[in-house]
Amino acid sequence: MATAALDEKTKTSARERILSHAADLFLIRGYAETSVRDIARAAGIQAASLYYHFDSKDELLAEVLRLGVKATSDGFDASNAACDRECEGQERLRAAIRSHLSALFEHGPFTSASVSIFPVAPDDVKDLVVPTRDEYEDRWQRLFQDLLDRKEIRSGTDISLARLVLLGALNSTLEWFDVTGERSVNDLADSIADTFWRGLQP
Amino acid sequence: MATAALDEKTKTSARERILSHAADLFLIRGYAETSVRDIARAAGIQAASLYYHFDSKDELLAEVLRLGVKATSDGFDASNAACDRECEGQERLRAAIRSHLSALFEHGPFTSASVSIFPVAPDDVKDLVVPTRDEYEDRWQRLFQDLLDRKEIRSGTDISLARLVLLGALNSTLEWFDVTGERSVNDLADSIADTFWRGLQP
DNA sequence: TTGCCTAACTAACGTTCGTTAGGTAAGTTC
DNA sequence: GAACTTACCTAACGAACGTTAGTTAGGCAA
Repeated sequence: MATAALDEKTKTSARERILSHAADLFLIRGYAETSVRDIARAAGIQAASLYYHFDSKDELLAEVLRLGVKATSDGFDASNAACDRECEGQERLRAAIRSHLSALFEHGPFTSASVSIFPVAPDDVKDLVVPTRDEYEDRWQRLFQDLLDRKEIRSGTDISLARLVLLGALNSTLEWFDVTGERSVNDLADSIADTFWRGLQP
Repeated sequence: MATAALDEKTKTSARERILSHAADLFLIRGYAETSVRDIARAAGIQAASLYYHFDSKDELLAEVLRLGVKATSDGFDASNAACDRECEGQERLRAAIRSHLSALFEHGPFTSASVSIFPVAPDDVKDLVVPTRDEYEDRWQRLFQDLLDRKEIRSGTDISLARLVLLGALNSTLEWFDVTGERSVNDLADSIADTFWRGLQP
């Protein structure tokens, strides 16, 4: 057995290795395009051994997605706690955007996989993840509702639409933002927040 | 053979039937999850016969994606011709947004498949589609540049960022907008245009 | 010491996959 | 009417797939 694999095997539990390599591969290559043998090889075990930890490939995917959404959700809470009610509207929005993008680009493959793989996941898997996902969307919805109640965003705003449009825009950054480039994630977040806050009108 | 299949076979050429059913299935179930046998069955031919019209499954996907982007692009041109330089900035932006959403929801499965499948397509296929895709993005870029030159959007706007964020938001509507619901596509387009134009600030 | 649990292994199952080979019937061209 | 092309067909190939069965080595408890 290769030394690298041996080293890795001793670092973390097999279950964790399976999960993180699965998230990695699902993200890079897609779910159907990744075989359980690929995942097992990356984790340094045999394909069959994977079934000791997970009942099926679908269940493994569901767990990857749940962990990703959960991590994103926790990041939102932490950021919201740091910049809470004493902040003004623009600040709170920016903080939330920062936390979402930070989750996507700075918290490993789980969060990004949960965004990019969820839309193409089998329906059974989606059903397993939807409750966790709804919890996260509720946080955004409550943020917008609170801003609206305090008249810190324009009255009459369709906040459900605004939330969906904003999250769609944020998630799409996965397709084009280069995290190794010059622009930092925080800078990106601020620019997007500014775009949404002030709009395009002169 | 079933009558329905016979009827369908006489309507259009086999190549067209293969393409449109492939787009449909790729969109609903994903690329890897759709087999060439599924496509062939939907088109009313044998799986092997598909290879008379296309060299490989990948090439079929590439053609589906190209057709989708091309249709979206043509829609943009038509809309831009109808509401050209004599319109003011907000109008032109709204028209472009309308044409993009109309392509996604009202022009068959090609356009929507080209948006939702492209990100998870094999790299070889992406390479085949990128030129067509770049052409379309250029149209948006030129629109923004023109608006900026005419000072019809705020000076200092990062128009590349604005374009990416806006297109990301528009494409994400595929994941949540219900085209059979109460709200019309045009109404959705106007609301999104308004959100981007005026921003969230009070 | 015996017996159980954990976490892995090897081997294989049946199915499905994309693709190819080779044939055939119906038109089209010379 | 012979040669060629078009548009399909049936049959099958080898590879890869998710999954299961059965086994084994090590650790811990009684």
